[in-house]
Amino acid sequence: MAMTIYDELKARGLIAQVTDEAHISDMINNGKAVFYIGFDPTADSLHVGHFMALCLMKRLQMAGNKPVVLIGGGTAMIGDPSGRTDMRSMMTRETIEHNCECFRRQMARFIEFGEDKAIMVNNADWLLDLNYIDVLREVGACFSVNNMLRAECYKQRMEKGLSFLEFNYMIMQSYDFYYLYQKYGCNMQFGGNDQWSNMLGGTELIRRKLGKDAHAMTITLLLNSEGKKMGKTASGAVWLDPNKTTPYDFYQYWRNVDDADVLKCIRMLTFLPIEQIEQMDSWEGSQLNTAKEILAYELTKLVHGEDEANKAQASAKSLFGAGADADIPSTELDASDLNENGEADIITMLVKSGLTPSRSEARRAVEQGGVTVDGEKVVDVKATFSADVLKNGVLLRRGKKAFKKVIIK
RNA sequence: GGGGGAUUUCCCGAGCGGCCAAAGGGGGCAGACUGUAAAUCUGUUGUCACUGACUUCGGUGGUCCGAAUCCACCAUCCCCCA
Repeated sequence: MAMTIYDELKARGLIAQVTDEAHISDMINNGKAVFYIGFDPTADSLHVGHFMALCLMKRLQMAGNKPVVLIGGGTAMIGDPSGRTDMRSMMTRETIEHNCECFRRQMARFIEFGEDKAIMVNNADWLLDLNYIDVLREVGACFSVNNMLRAECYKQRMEKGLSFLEFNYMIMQSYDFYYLYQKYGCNMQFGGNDQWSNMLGGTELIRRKLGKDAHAMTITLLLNSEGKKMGKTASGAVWLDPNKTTPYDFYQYWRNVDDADVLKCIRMLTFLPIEQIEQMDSWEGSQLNTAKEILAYELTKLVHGEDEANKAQASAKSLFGAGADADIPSTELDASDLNENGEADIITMLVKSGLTPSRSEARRAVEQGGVTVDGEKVVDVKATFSADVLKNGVLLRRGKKAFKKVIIK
C-alpha cells in the first residue's frame, strides 16, 4: 500500500518539530487539516526557503487538505526578530504592498487558489485596525513575558538588544492563528523551524481563549553540510523571480551544490518518487554529478517551467562539455563601445557583459589568466577584437562558470 | 535622567599625527589539481586614464606643512545606574 503523506514528509526529512505527532498525521493523512503558512513580504520576490514551504503546501493540498496562504502585510510592519542579530530596517507601507503583490503573483504558479481550494489572506486586513488597549486586554493578558523571554527566538537578541516593537511580533503572529482558527477553522500552522516559538504562541493563545487544540509543525530548514542556510549566494538570495535570478543561474546554483548536500536537496525539494531517490542514495564519487544534474533540472522545471529547464540544461552542457551552441545569454555592444580603429577592447567587453563589475576587476581577471574568448586565453590586458570578429558573436568566458556571448550590432 | 564605551574597506578586526588604500582572519574572485564537488596550494581582493592619479576610515566643521589617528559639535548603537 502507498505511503501516507505524513510518512512521506518524514522520509523526505521535511518534518522538524510537531506538537502532537499522532494527531497531526491523522489529520493530514485524512485531509482534515486546514493549515496556514505565513509569508512576510520582506522582499519583492520569493526565495528558496519560501519555495520549500510552497512545496509542502502543494503536497498537503494534493492529499486533500486545505491550505491558507497568509501574507504578512501586517506583521511585516513589525519585523520578525527570530534568528536575527540586528533589527530589520523598517519598510514603508508602499514597499510592503508592492511586495505582497509580487508574492501573490508568484504563488499562483504553485498553488491552486479558488473555491474549495487554497485561499490567500493578508493579515494587514485585521492587524492594522486593532486597537492597542483592546489587544492588550484581550490577548496581552494571555502572554507571560517571562516565558517569552525564554523563547529561543529571542535569545540572540537578548544580547544585542531587542526593541519593544519586535518583541510584539510573536503576539501578532499568535493573534493571526487565533483569528484564522475562528474565521476559517484553521487548525494547524506550518512554518520554518525558526518559527517554532512564534507558532506555539498561537496554539497557546487558542487554548487559553477558546479552550480548543490547534497544532503546529515546522519544516526542517535546508542547511548545507556546514550548517549554513542554503539558497544564499555571496550576492544574496537565490530568487524565484527570473528577473532577479535567471533560470540559468538558478540551474547553476543547484548544479554546483556540494556532494554532501545533493541527496538531501533532492529529497527535500523535488517531487521525485521516494523509491527513486533511495536508489540514488548509494551513488558516490563522480556519479553524484548526475544527481546534481537531476536536482538542478527538476528544480528549474518546478520553478521556471520545462522549457526554461531544458534551455538552462542545454546551455550548461554546451558550455561545460561538448555540445552545440545553445541559448547563451548575450550582450550587445554598439558603436560607442568601439575605439577609433573600430575595435572593442577586452576590458570593455568584460564590463559591458556584466561578467566583471569594474574595469579594475576585469583587468585582474585577465592578468590572472581567467578570461577566454572563443576558447582562447586572453593574456594581454590591451587585447582588442575587431568589429568583423564580433559581428558573429564571440563566447566570452570569465573563470569556469561565467559566460556571455558578445555580439556587435 | 546620570555615567561609561563604541562607530575602520563585503564581514570580523588591527591601526603609533607622516613609511596607510590602511595588519590579520573570514568571505569573494582567478590559477593549479579535479567531477561545473570537496580538500589543498598559489595569486588577488577601493576606483580610474594602473610604473601614476584620485576617492575612502559614522556626519559636519576645526587644529596642523600633514589626520583613520588630535579638538568641537551632531547622529547612531552598546553597557551600567535610575
